[in-house]
Amino acid sequence: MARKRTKSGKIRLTEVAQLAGVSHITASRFFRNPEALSLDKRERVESAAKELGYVPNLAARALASHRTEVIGVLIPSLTNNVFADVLRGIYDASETSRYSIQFVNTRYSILQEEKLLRLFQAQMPAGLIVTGINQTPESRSVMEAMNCPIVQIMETGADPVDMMVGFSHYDATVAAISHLLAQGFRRIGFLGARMDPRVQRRLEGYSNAMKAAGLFDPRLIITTPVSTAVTRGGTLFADLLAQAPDIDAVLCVNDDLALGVLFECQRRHIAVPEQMAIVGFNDLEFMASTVPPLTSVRTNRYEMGTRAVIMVTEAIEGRRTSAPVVDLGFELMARQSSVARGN
Amino acid sequence: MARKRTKSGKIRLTEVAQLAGVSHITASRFFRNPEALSLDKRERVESAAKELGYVPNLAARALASHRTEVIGVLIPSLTNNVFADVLRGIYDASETSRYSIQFVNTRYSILQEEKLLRLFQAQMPAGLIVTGINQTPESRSVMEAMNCPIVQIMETGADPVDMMVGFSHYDATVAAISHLLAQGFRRIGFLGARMDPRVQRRLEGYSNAMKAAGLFDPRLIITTPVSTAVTRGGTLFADLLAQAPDIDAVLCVNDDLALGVLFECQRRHIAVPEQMAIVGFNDLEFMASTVPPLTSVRTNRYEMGTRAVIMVTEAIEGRRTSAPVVDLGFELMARQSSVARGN
DNA sequence: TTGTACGCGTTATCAG
DNA sequence: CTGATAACGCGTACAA
Repeated sequence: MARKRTKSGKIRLTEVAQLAGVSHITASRFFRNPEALSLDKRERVESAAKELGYVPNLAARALASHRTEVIGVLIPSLTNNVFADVLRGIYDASETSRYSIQFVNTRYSILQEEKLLRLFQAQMPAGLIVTGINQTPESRSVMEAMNCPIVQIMETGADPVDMMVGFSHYDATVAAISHLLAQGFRRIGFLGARMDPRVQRRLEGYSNAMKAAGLFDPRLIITTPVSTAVTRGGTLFADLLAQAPDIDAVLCVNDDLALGVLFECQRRHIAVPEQMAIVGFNDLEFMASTVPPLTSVRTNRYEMGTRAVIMVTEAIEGRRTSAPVVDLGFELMARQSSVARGN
Repeated sequence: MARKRTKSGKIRLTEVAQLAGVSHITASRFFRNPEALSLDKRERVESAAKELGYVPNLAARALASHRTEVIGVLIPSLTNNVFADVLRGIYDASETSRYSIQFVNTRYSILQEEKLLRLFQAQMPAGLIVTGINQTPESRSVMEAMNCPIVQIMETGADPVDMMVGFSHYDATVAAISHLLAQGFRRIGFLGARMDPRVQRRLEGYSNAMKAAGLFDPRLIITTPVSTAVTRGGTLFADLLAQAPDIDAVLCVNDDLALGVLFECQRRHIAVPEQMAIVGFNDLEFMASTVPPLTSVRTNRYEMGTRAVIMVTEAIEGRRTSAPVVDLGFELMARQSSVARGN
């Protein structure tokens, strides 16, 4: 009974090898390193595999080789457009590589992150991409124990677990405030939702920049831990106006909030930017098409994803070309919503 | 040398068992079915595992058991907010289950889908969630060969591979047109981008509804295969106006386009809804906060994701409670952007 | 309730 | 360039 089938009806390497008239190990080599085979056998194995519809068993492969071709990705949110862009970059970049992506959602919880990290540990991923730099000590030790390349994304900072690609949220926010100050605005409000670590750093940037200008006033700040949304931008802005009716500008920690503020201004017949300047953060696609166009800080989210994948994959293959910490920077996209008063 | 380590330095089940003073199979049972152990051994294994920091090897588990606890998910896009919501539902629902999600991006290509389906085949997923009903014949046979529960999402239709959860894009669009007609609009334009199968069905719904009303005119239709965006809404609307200057309403295949149309109207000082009614599709969060609020067709994207997960997981465990095809319906959210002329 | 024997499909190692 | 042999770590089936 040559070529007996496995219980599940699946074709194994052995069956392919038998049909090709080679040993199973030769067939195995064909899939990992075809060049190592003589042309003759290479063709025989190839056609045998095709004829039988052979599908390699990834579990067996992982068990025997102690590795997988999976890059684990931990990201805190799916709702947030920012992460959607990063993920898109990650998935796009992964397509030109041999690795596949295993993405999990930490829901902004570092405990959930820790749990998922352990789950990844059980899977022996080839590499890891994690969001931010605020992991628990336990998470850090799990990561260090995993001995695979790891890239932290979204931020830059000291003491990377391994590699990093991001930008300084602090600096980006300072740049936005400097812009508003340069345009002559003085009572600049701050609107923040979903106060994750990166948003916190933006708040710090805002606070310090305002203090440096001698303009800091806690009443100019409105934040909420709840998630962000366009509608929320309107309600938070209403709160801010109630608290500080004399504001002449508002910096929003993201573009959804900024859009909500714009609509709220339209509703209240507050002229933008004549009576109220608006600045967002991230520069989502729609910011350039609003009326008036909204100023924002462009962040390189998509590229962050692609770079992260490139960095891990290169590291997996033993050649680390870039510096361990890559700063992708940002760019202030000054638009009409923040032009100087009287212009 | 009791308790010898594996080469990779990882702790195995055997080590845990030795420390607990039981056989490895008892330790194995502890992880799969703790109730089957005596209390005594259960505790011994538990503490041994904790002490050693045991991490189960998923590959070995999958190889030995011929199954995994992974649900594969194929979705065409990450950029599209619609899918972000579906994915969120999927991930949220998966958290209360034992299964983890393996998501891949088909990029609106049924060939890519076919390839990814084969890749999943190699992984023996416990279940599958695929988008839409327009798979290639090859994809269908791969799916049928995988003998795991499969849910097609986003649409309803005849001939499910296994199960389905979605709604009728055709009916939803007909409802939107009926609404506009009821409000007295007659020259209703259609704006479509990224003409995927579901958008095509919306176009059919539009065309038939307009024909039924004796109002169909090909010049009222503008479509483009390129991807959707707020900015694109503005440019497509400009094209539509050039082609049919007398339109009094416009139906957009999604909310991003509708938002772009609204901004273009603001730019051109076209009063909404007095001179131009606008209706979107999906009812994203921001539709209620624009000025004026935009009418849209609410679709149950998040629930689609959660239901899909529930349906696969129940099927995996052998109890199929719901009908094989679930229609989640839709709801017309009539807002100010489409109120009758003169109201 | 617990344990024994064996197999899962592949790759690593080393010899030829 | 090719092949034999021995893992890889765990679960299944059955026996005790």
